[in-house]
Parts: sequence; structure tokens; C-alpha cells
Amino acid sequence: MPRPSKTPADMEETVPLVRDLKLFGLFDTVPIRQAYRLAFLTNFYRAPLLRRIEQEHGLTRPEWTILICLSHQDGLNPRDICDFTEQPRNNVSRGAALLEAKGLITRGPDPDDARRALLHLTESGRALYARLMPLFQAREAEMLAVLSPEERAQLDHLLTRLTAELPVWR
Amino acid sequence: MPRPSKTPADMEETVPLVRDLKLFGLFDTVPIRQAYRLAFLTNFYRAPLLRRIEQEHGLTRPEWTILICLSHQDGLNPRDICDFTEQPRNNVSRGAALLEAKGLITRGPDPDDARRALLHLTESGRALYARLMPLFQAREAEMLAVLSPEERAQLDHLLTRLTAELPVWR
DNA sequence: GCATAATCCTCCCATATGGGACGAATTGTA
DNA sequence: TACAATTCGTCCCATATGGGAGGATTATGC
Repeated sequence: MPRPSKTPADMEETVPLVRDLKLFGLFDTVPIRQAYRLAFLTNFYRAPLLRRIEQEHGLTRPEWTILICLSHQDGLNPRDICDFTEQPRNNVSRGAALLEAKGLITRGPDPDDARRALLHLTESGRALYARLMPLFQAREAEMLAVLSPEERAQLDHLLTRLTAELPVWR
Repeated sequence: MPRPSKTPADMEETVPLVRDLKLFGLFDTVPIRQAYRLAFLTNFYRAPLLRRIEQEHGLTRPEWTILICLSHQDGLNPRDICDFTEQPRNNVSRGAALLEAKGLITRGPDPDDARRALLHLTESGRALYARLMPLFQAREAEMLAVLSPEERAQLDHLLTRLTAELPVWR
């Protein structure tokens, strides 16, 4: 009997899952169960998308970070972004310079403090954010698809509690 | 009334919390609520420790990753580690070479496939792992301290489900 | 069995990233 | 007001990181 060509069902079966990997048992034996899984999920979720927008759009990670922050609240200064994202100052400084060179943000003076600069999204910046964010939303949906609505609510509650109480470590 | 010098209690009060930051509201308005918080927590948890062991012990991130994997299961080959950690191959290759140069691992031939090398922890490697891992455990405990035992069990359950079903994206 | 393709790891190189120092500006103190 | 101390953003530089090529080994197809 000749071997039939692969059907779509066969293709799906061959997608390996993490639990099939030799190292899957590490999740249970590592002394930092929760922290390791958090980091694993974050890496799984974020790394491929960040690499993609870096290659396809020439957008570096700090640049994307700044876009997210400004989309939430326009007119921030770099320090606000450093405090929240815990990125080094030169990182945000570079990101802002690159975004400005691309016409995605503008930098204006801060009337309250001449040392600072206020960052503002341009229309192009807003448009790029609107084009890229759906990629992250879709991947989040994939990642959470395995959870029931109740479990998703639980997760939301837990993450809310965890993030609200964190101290800022400088 | 002369201003008294700061008491320890005052010092604690002045530690800023994330929820006091100007950008805290982003947690609610960002379109990727869960994913953003996961990434935020991971960054908060991991980044300071990784920078510390990089400065104090000259241990780079891939090196630490390899130590964790080998502590779970000795005699892995680089490919196993790449598959599980989604790190590029050259990264793991470099990390293994550095660890070998420091006498923390040894690299032996794989009898099944001469292209591969089997990585083994040395006593020094095991000792370094035993010295560093408690730092990560302590920080995990700090991060999770705000949760009740029930909530911690919930979190463990949710993370187990999320990680078990993930596909491996190559 | 042999040629071709695929896989494994390493090396080279461009770039992203983080630490430290600097000038400008503000705040605190006498 | 003067003057020190702090803070802000940027620049310089060393290093970590990731893509791609290449030699060696194994798997695949005829």
C-alpha cells in the first residue's frame, strides 16, 4: 500500500507540545515552580513576536515598549517609562530617539522641568500601534485558549493581586 | 518641633509600590491584560537576579539556564535545552563552552549521534547551582507572599494547565 | 549502496543591551 | 542669594544576543 501524502490532520498531530519534550518534567522538579512557569510562559508568548516586529518593522523592544506606554497615556516623560518598565534610562532614551527619527513620536519640552522631555505619539505612531497590537492580542488568545472562562477569571484576579502589591526596586 | 530622623517604619513607608506609579493604570487599559501582567511579573522577578549573578559570578543568562536544565537531568545534549528554552543554538553553544571553561560542566560524546555532545554537571557546577538557586527561591517567595494558600494553589493549577498545552514553535 | 537532503554544533559578524560618566537643570541648605 | 547635592537625559564603550554560513555527521530516497 503506497504511503498517502500527509493530510491536514496528520500535520496537526505532528506539532509537538511542550509536554512531549524531554525536559518537561523540569516544571515539577525545579525549586521555583511558579516563577519558572511564569518566565516560561512570558518567553513563549513574547519572544517570537518581538523578533518578528524587529525584523519586519525594524522596531526594537524598547521602541515597542514606549509605544505601548504612550498609547495608554500620551505626554509621558522618559522617566515615567523607566519607572514602570524597569528599563535602564539609556535604553528608553535610545528608543525615543529612534521613534522620533521615524516620525512615530515627537519630543517636546516639559514646562515644569526643563531637564525632561515630553513624548507624544504621532498619527503614524498610533497607526503602527494599531497594526501591531492585534498580533499580541491574537497570541494571548491562543495562549489562554486552554483555560475555561472561570479559570481565566481566576487568572485575572491572581495577576491583579500580584502586580498591585509589587514594590518598585530601583 | 524638630523633624525626627527617619525610623525604620518611615523607611518602609517610603518604598514605592507599582500601584503608585503614573503608569499603573496601563494594566487595565492595555488590550493584553494577562499577557502584559505575566511579562511584567517575569521581568520584575527575574531581571534583577540575572543582572546580579552576571556581575557577582560572571554567569551569563544562557549559562544559568543550562545549569538549571542539567540540575534537573544530567547528560542532556544542547538540542534538548534549545527545544525547551527556545534559545538559539549558538547561545546554548556559547553558554556550554563558557561553563566548560569554568569547570562547571563537562562535554562528552554522544554514543548515539556523533554530532551531539552530552553535557554533564561537575561538582563545582552542582555547588554553584546550590548556592544561587536559593536567591531565586527567596524572591519567588517575596513575589507570592501577597497570595493566600488557596490563591497559591489556584495559581499553581492555572500555570500547570497553561504550560502543559503549549505547542513548540520552531 | 550512493547521492542528496536534513540535522547538529560552532564560528563570524552585526546589533541590542546595560553600566558608567558627563553636562544641563533643579532642588535643598545655609 | 550662593553653593552643594540630586536628578534628568544622553553619549561612550564593553558585552550579551541572534542571524546566517559552514564543516561534520546522520537520515532519506532511488
